[in-house]
Amino acid sequence: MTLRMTRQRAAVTELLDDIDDFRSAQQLHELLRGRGDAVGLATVYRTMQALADAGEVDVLRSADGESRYRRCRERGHHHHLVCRSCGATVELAADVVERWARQVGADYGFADIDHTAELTGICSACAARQRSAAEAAR
Amino acid sequence: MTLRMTRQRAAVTELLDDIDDFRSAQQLHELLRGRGDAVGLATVYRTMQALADAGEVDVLRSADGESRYRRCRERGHHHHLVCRSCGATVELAADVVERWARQVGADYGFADIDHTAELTGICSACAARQRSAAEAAR
DNA sequence: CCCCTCTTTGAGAATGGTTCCCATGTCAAC
DNA sequence: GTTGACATGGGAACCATTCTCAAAGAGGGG
Ligand SMILES: [Zn+2]
Ligand SMILES: [Zn+2]
Ligand SMILES: [Zn+2]
Ligand SMILES: [Zn+2]
Repeated sequence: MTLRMTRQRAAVTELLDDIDDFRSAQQLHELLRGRGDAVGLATVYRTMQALADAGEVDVLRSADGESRYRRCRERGHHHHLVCRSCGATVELAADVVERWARQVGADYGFADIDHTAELTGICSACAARQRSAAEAAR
Repeated sequence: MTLRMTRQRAAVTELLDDIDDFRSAQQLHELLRGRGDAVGLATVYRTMQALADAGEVDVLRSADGESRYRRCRERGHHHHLVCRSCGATVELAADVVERWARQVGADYGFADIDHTAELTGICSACAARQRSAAEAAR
């Protein structure tokens, strides 16, 4: 029952301190290897799953079906706005959405409502980069 | 470029007429086989992908990573409320969410905002069924 | 410190949904 | 009909994730 502190788990949580985007288990595995903290891929998967179950990381499924993980500042429930180009991520409190979910559940007689709501877009830095690239090609 | 009408594509679109829940490609394949309309699994995948690209079906990824498809009444953009127990589905117009997405995009300087927002819950029929099952076990 | 026990690890195999390959079938334009 | 581009399907390939199980190691009680 006691979660033991191992070199591997320490390496993963340290890595998460230095990362601000959603990353897949495979990317984390590669990053760990790059730092010299070799950790088995299966262990990365297990650790991220445990952290997700404990609510310490958020999980997002990318379009290609990969799970990506991120340790957010906000521990409680929230949503995300992610740049499709560079991955920059903003954490969002969204009372409007919480109210909408509850209201819709009540309207249709559904109990135990759960919801997901995620935004993607192009951040201003990436938009600027794209504009100047387009100009250079002119 | 021209989409040809084949026996297989006809069988799939006919099947979709008779279904009101989100179903996986494999489930659709099995259902077609059950009707006597044998269609290759690869073809079901290709057809659903094409229909999704054309906006004729909506795609939802279940928790276990399977893509599930549904031909909705509403052709345009909308969201869903799905029963986790029986799969019953309600289509939702959600202006609140659309406004929220636009507003957040503007607030953080993100362009080309896209969003997903899906609700799950237990429909009243399933809730009643669960209540009487719990009572019988008492 | 040293055991002893029980958790954790990791390499490779297994799984399972989805896509690819390509020889063969078939729509539809002329 | 003839023809050629498009579609089909069975099985192999792909790939993220999970499983297996023997070996390593955390950590509490002596
Ligand atoms: Zn960006
Ligand atoms: Zn929320
Ligand atoms: Zn239900
Ligand atoms: Zn919407």
